[in-house]
Amino acid sequence: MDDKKVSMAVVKRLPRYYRYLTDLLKLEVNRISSKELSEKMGITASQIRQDLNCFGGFGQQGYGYNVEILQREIGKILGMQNKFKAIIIGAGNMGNAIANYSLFAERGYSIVAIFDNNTEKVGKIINNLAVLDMNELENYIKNNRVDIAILTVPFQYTSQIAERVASLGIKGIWNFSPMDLRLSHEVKIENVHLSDSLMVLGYRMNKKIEEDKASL
Amino acid sequence: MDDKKVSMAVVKRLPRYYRYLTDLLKLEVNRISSKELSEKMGITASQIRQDLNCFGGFGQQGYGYNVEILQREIGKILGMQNKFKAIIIGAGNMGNAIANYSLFAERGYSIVAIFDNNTEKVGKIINNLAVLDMNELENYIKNNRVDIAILTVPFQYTSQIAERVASLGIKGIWNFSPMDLRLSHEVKIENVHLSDSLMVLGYRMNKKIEEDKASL
DNA sequence: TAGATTGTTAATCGATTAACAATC
DNA sequence: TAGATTGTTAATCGATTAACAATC
Repeated sequence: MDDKKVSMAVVKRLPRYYRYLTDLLKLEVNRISSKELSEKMGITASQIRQDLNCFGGFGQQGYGYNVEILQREIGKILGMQNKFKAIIIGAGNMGNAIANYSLFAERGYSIVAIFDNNTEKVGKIINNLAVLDMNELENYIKNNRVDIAILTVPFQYTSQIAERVASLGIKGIWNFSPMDLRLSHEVKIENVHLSDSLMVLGYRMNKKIEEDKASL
Repeated sequence: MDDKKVSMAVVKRLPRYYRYLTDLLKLEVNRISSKELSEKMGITASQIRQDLNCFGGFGQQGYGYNVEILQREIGKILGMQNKFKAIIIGAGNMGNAIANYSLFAERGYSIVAIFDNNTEKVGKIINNLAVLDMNELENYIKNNRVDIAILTVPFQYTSQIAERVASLGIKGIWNFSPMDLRLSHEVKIENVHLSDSLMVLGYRMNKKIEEDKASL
């Protein structure tokens, strides 16, 4: 596994490769060339070969790539073998949706506990897990492996809870609050900005409206 | 509103600008320079000025930018004045979460109806909206303004439903299925790939683990 | 006016694409 | 072997940063 600096542009494409390769595997395709894959994905073959060669030569001249091997290797690069354990903090609608999303399990992530500070929610069962009280958080993390905290709490609590889980030694935070969470700690953070994505859609729709108007 | 081609890199930053400016407004800051904003956002002042000047000169030499005006202008560029109307298709956990997410309303989007094909869910009230049966879809769209379809349905139904709403004249699709939805139609599509985001987090966590191991 | 900060051009940096020798 | 396709270097393209004249 090479360690020359890999750009974020490349890293962000890896899950997409993983997805397409998984689909191909399901279709029992066991061999693919960068050209064929490029046509399916709508990117250039050159980019695919460039991207993959950041991590090593997974292909074979004259043959292409073995789908199963390539999928497994990309999985490794993405760290799937770690089988990361995640807790959800915030048992609201978004917490519920995440807890019930089976794809994460397919990708090797497991949700091991759900927390909420609302006593009415504590004890409720969500996807086979009883919601735990927030004041059991420290105790739980001390006694169980937890790698990731998924934050689906209201905006105003987010920073404070992020600090709290970071101080408990969590390695990653997946944040659903509409803020750019940043911590001094060595914790990796991914901010999911749902409304940003919706607004980009709005931009593109609006642009089309303006263009249609202009072309009258 | 200029129409020289604006790159996607710039467009994707616009909601983020909007977010920071809204926060500043709430703090009653009414003036900001590109330098101050750059420090808050962790990007260069140069980039901010470059980005904004794709759309026009919103600032004033020697002064900076008026927060309120700039926020409003970016809102316009993002098409917020359209007050887009959206329907949710799929009243499962994710549909529920989206329906209850108040931020979208703050950003000018409104959810006007929710559909599901499960008769047990039909009639259920979600955030003041009764879930409608899927076979009322055509009729509803004929009689009401609908700009966006938010798809929170299982993977296997996604393409088919996308085609269906596209043929009904919808202008945009916000897709939560883990697939790259593409249509021949003139419909704008944004695919939200939650698990891709989680896997990028996994990549970064794994990289840190490898590095820590290596530095022993 | 002097100071500050934009708008914009030019320079740099990085990412994508093209090309082709290596090789299966 | 001949054909195909990779891995990789070089060329191109685009995005970011730096610099500064314009101007509030």
